[in-house]
Amino acid sequence: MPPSFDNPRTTALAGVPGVRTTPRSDFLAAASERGFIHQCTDLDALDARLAEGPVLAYVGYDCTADSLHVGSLVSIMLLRLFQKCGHRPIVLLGGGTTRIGDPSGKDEARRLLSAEEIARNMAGIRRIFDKFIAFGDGPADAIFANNGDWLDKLLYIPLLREVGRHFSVSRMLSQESVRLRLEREEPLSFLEFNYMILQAYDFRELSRRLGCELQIGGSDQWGNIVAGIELARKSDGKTLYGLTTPLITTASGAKMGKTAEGAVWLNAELFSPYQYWQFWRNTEDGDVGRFLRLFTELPIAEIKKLEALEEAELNEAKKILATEATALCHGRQAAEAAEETARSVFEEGGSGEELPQVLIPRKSLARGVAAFELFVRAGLASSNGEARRLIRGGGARVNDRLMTSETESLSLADLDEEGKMRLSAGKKRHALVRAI
RNA sequence: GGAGGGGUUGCCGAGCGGUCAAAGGCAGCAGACUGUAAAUCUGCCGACGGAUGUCUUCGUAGGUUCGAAUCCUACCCCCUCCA
Repeated sequence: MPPSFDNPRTTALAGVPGVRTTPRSDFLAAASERGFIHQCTDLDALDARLAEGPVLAYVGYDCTADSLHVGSLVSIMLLRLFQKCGHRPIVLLGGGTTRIGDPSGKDEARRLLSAEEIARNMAGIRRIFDKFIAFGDGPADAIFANNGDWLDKLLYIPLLREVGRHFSVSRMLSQESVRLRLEREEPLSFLEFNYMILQAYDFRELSRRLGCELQIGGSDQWGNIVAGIELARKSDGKTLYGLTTPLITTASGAKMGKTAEGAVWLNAELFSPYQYWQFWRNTEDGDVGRFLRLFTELPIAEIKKLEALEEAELNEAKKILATEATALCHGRQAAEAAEETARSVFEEGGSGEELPQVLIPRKSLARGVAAFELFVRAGLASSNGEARRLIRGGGARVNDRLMTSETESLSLADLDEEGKMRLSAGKKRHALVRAI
C-alpha cells in the first residue's frame, strides 16, 4: 500500500522511542544522530536507496528577502551533511514560486513581489550557499536551479489537464497550511492555494530533469513535499522520498532567530559576524547540545562533553558554539575576530574592533551632539524617542558612565585617547563612535 | 448577485460621540537578580532636541458635529450563509 496522502508512513528512528530501524546509510545515521530528522515518507526505503549509491536531493528556498535567516540554516546544514556523505544537493531557488507565495505557516498572504525584487533577492540568497556547499560540475558538486525556468512557461489549460487532474481538492483543503488558514477565517486566495501544486510540479520536474529523488524541507513543508511525491507516482510511476527537519524553537518555546536587531540574517551586510557570534553566544542553556549538533560539525563525542558542563561552565560551550557556527557562515577568521571582540568587551570591559561603528564629523562633535541622537546613529535605538526612553530608564552608558539626563550632549571631551567613545544600551549592545 | 458579520497602534484583542495615542495579553527594550542563560519582579513600549505641547495613527475617500476609532455616504478588502 502506498503511503497515504494525509498520514504517510513515518518510520521511527534509532534513538527515538519506538525504535524500528538503525539507519545503514551514513547520511541518515548522521542526520538522525544530530537531530535533523522530523518526518520521512519512508525511512527504510530511503535508507536502503542511500546505501546503494549517490542520490540527488533538493531543498527549495523562496526569494522573499535578499538574505536567508537562521530559520533556513537547519536545512542548509542538512544539505551540507548530505554532500559530505557523498550525495549531490540541489539548491532550488524559487524564482517562479516566489511570485505566488507559500501559505504554509502564515496567517496572511505576503505582499506580491516584483520581478526585479525577486531577482535581487535571489542574487543575495545565492551568495549564502557558496559558504556552506560546494557547487560545480563534478559528480558530488551541488547544483543551483531556478524554478522560474519551467514554471514561468507553464500554460494554464495544459497544466490543468496534465497536472490538475492528479490533485483532489478535498485533499488539498485538508492540508494543514490550507486548513489552518480556513479555520482561522483568514483569507486564502486561489493564487496561494495553487502554491502546493507548483511545488509538487517542481519536485517532479527535478526528478525528470536531473534524477532528483529526495526533497528536504522544514516540517511546515510536509504537505507540499508529499504532494510532489504523489504527483510523480501517479504521472511517472516513480518513487520519490521526502524528509523534513524539525522546527527549531528555543528551550523556552520561542521561535528561534529574533533578536533586538531583528531577524538573524546569514548575510554579513545585514547582520555582522560579531552580531551573529553574539546570537549564538546567548543561546539558552537547554539548547546548547541541540544547537551544537545542528549548527556545528563537532564530533558527537565532543558535543556530549560540552553539553554536560554545568551552570556557568556551560558558557564555555556557548562560546565554542558561537565560534564554530560563525566560522561556517562567515569564515574562521571573522569568527575568531568576533570572539576576541566579545572577550574584550565582556571580560575586560574594553571595546573591540568588531563592534558596530559610526563615524561622526569632528566639527559636529565639537559643537556637541545630543546623546540620544548618537544612540540612534549608532543603531542602538530606532528612534530618538526610543533612545530617550533608554536613557531615562537607566540603560544607557557612555564609556561605562551611566547617562542620567536624556538631554545630555556628547562632545570631543567624551572621546578617549584613541579618538573613540563607546555607547552601550544595556549590558550587551555596544557601539563605537569615532570622530572623523 | 442577495443577506449577515468584519477590517483598531509589530501580533492577538477591547473600545463603539468627548476623560482615546486608544484596556488587556503576547512580542520587544531597559532595570533588579544572575552566568552575556532561563525563570521571576519592576519600568518603558507612535513620532517630534526637554513640554499639563505639536504632529501622525483605528481599511480608503468624503461628510455630520464645537469634537469621530466611535455617527452618515461611497468605495476597497475579508469571512459566513443563500443563489
